[in-house]
Amino acid sequence: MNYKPQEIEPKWQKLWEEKKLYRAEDFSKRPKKYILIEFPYPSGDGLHVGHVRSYSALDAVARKSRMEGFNVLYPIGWDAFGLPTENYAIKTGIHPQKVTEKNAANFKRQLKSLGLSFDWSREINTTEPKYYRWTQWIFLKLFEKGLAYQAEIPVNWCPSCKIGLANEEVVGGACERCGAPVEKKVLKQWMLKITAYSDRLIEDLGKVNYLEKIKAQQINWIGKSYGTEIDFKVEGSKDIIQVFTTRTDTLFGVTALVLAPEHPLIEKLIKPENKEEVEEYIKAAKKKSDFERGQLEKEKTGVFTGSYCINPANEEKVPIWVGDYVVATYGGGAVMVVPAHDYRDYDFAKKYNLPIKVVIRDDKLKGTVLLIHGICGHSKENWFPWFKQECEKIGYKALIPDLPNAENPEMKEWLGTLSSFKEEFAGDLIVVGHSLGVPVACKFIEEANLKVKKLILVAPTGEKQDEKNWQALKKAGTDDAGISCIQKFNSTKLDWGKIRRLTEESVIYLSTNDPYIPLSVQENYKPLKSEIKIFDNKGHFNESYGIKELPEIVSDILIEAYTDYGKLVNSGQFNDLSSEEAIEKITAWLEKKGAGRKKVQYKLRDWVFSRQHYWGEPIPIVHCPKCGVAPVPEKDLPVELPYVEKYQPTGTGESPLAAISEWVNTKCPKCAGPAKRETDTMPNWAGSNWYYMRYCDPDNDKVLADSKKLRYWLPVDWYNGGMEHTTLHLLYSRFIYKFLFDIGAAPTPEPYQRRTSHGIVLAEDGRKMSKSFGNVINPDDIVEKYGADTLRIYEMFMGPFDQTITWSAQGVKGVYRFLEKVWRIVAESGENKESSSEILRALQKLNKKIDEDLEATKFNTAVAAFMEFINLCLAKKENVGKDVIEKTLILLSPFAPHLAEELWQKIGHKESIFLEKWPKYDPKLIKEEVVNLVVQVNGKVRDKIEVEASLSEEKARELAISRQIVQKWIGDKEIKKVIFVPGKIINIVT
RNA sequence: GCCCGGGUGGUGGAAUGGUAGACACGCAAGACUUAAAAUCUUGUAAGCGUAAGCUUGUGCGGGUUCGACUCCCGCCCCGGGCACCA
Repeated sequence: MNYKPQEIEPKWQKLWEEKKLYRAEDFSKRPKKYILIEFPYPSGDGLHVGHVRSYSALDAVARKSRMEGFNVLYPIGWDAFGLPTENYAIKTGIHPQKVTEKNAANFKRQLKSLGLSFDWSREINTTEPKYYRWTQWIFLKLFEKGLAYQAEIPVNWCPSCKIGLANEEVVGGACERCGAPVEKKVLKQWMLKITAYSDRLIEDLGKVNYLEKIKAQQINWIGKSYGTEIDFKVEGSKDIIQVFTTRTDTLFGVTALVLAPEHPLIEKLIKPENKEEVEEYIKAAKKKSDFERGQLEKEKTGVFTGSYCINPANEEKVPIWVGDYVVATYGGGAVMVVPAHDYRDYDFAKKYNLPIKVVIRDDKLKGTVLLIHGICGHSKENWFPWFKQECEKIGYKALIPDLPNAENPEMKEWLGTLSSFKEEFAGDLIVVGHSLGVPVACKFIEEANLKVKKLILVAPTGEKQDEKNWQALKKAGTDDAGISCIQKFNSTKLDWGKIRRLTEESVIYLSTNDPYIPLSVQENYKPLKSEIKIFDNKGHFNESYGIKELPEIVSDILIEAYTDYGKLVNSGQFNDLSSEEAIEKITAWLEKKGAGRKKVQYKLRDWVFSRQHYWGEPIPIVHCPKCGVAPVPEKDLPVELPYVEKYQPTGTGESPLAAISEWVNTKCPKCAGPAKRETDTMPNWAGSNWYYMRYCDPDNDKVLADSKKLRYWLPVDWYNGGMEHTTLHLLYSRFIYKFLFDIGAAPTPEPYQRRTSHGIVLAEDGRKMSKSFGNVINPDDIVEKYGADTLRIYEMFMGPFDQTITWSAQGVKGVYRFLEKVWRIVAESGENKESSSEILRALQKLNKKIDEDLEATKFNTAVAAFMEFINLCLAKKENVGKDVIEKTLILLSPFAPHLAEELWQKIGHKESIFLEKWPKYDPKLIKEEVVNLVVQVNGKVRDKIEVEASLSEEKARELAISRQIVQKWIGDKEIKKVIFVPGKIINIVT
């Protein structure tokens, strides 16, 4: 009989279910293991092969754990509230409850056809009142503790879904669901104070075992930063503007303040003469969505309010501006502008001509600029003096060496003169070379082995050439200078790779068509027609400007914002301190003056918890004209969703529930007077925040879950899910769990002991699987064609678990072939065969490999090891005894449960294979007796000798040297050293 | 820009200091077949060579080491997350 998965799989699925093999037992004496996968959203599209990837891998772990003696909880349920179902219902007129039931039934059928060992007796559904009653209960508790509150806030509004969105649901300025651009709308919203848990959400990551990547993402999202809050007094007023900065060391460099358009003090600050302009600006800014504002990253805009404030450090008058590049919801919505040391401030200052004041100097950079002139020294007369001035303005020292007669230049002579400057540049410097100065500068840097930050090369190009100059260049030996050629003036074939390597940061190459640069630089030197090319340190041509003003570009390059730490200058008594020291000292000084204090800021914001939709948990709140906001008493939970015909969003910012007067109108729980129900519902995160707790006690109608049961099962030992949920779902559910811990409803500080994530499964064409591309793989089809076992193993085998991977129809076939081989081996095995020691050893090795790989989520290599073993068995059929077959089937059972069970019974067993004990490998039996000793000569493999594993170094050495091939490679050289790794390698060094 | 990953045959990938390319796909040749499919056997990094064998080879450039895909320094490229967060 051949392997026919279609026949055997349903048979076993039915039997397993009848025998209740996968029931988790509360309070069992066996050690517990809670294995959790993210419960699916039962969409109309059915199960995705991505679900299967996660479920089959963890199913293998669950099955193995049970056989190892663990009391395993591996549950499943439905995260069924949410937009797609509601949208589908709106389109088709079918009630969302019906849609949910139908979809969940389909998912259930599909999951069951895969033979996953879920404990179906604990199935939950977030849309059932008996479940969401407790979701609402959690909300009441949050409200009671002041962690749920209402606020008038501008929310992200999707004009298409007609719904408010959380920041997390806005992707690239568009609605995560429908892709429509998101707008701003001010609505009264329920908020959850997740920010109260910021620190604990970071700190407690130390208590859990998550992938480092996931921890990093969580920390990143919370975005904790330490800094100083500084008070700027508004001139002629008692008002104070508080700004937050992490760069307190740059305080003396402040040249303006910029407030977000939403800043509360703006009204007061606007001077009559600026009124019109400012108000218009603010109006325009408020219209823009966050995304649109973000889009303007390149150009920062703002307006001056007319008011000034006082820098508490130096009592300087500082203008107050309004700019929409300042984020309103972070650090009080006000920033101090330090153009010299922040690139955004720099852009802003450049645009509005604010002064740029350098207060931090790179202590590594000596700040010297070397100006090397060209053939006739025109640049030396024309623009070097101006350039020198510009450099000195910003604190750089500029040197103009007096090079020998330019009429008849000799490279050697020039270099000789330059070498006397060498000593001046202990640190980094900037070199500017003009025409002949280009190759000279390069050669100088190379020969003197200098550290150069930037190299600015000015070379002539163009049609009208000067033959005399060209000859001079040639005579000077430009090729020697490391520049492949300047064959003609209009050719700029320089070896940029080589030149770039001379510098640390960048090469700036200005080419002009006028070699003499004739204009007087003091009167704003302007090349008539020129081009500037900037080569960054990647060796790439970075940008090309049609140039209007050379000097500005040059000065730009030199004083671009220096954002690193360094040494303080122009900062009064704090001069010469390092940035680190200065931050401490200036903060302390401000604190003493009462003008500043240490402050911690977070990027994390409170969580918008209202949705204006029908298909979600109603928020259990009543609004009473007398008593105000009144929570629904616990005994009245759940507040059930009314079953209605119309659930279209109203589009007014109100939920469809608002239209159902018999539901909305109720009595106030406090005064019994007429009152109205809250009509907003909760976001789809609400139900998935705590579902894993409910699995511990799914039918409890007294409490969320029995505390003894929770104490028995929690925390979750291993939680796997999609990478896309590692910030939002994970962070939110940790927050809710911590809150429940605080009120005594949860037993441990963290819910998930271990968290892993699986990569997405892409379609064979490398795109996301999508109906519209027509590239979706339906698990049903694979099960029908190859069986569930093939699908399960293929998804484990396809690649590293955490990596995105593309589907391969051919790959599925390969796994099927493997299972057929297993079938064949068992079918052809005989009772009386004796297993060879080679096979037994291989089996032990396989045992070890599977144990280790399943624990390390290396499912792909576990399967590969299995294939290897089966190939060996096939090659040595006569050495495979019954003992090996039995153990092999047990080892295979977590991967291919149906096949393993079928064959197990075929070889004469009556009980399920899953009641067997998981075998333990014996490390002693793994050791090879005979090994291939690799013989290297000078680290290169030259020979292999089959030897006993225990061979001594001395004997190995003798043996190795005696070999002919080895002799040949040693020749008559002396053996200097021999490295011996027992049982592995011997390396002879000559 | 910042924070994570990653770069290895025709393809997915394996190897975390010791024989690079396990395992699988694909391809080629052969066997079986009237034929095809399926299956089985053999081969399959590149270059030179009839062969034995030699040389080269894990993004690029250096370094450490008897020995480097693996460790260190610098750079390039790709993927993911965050992003005007001061």
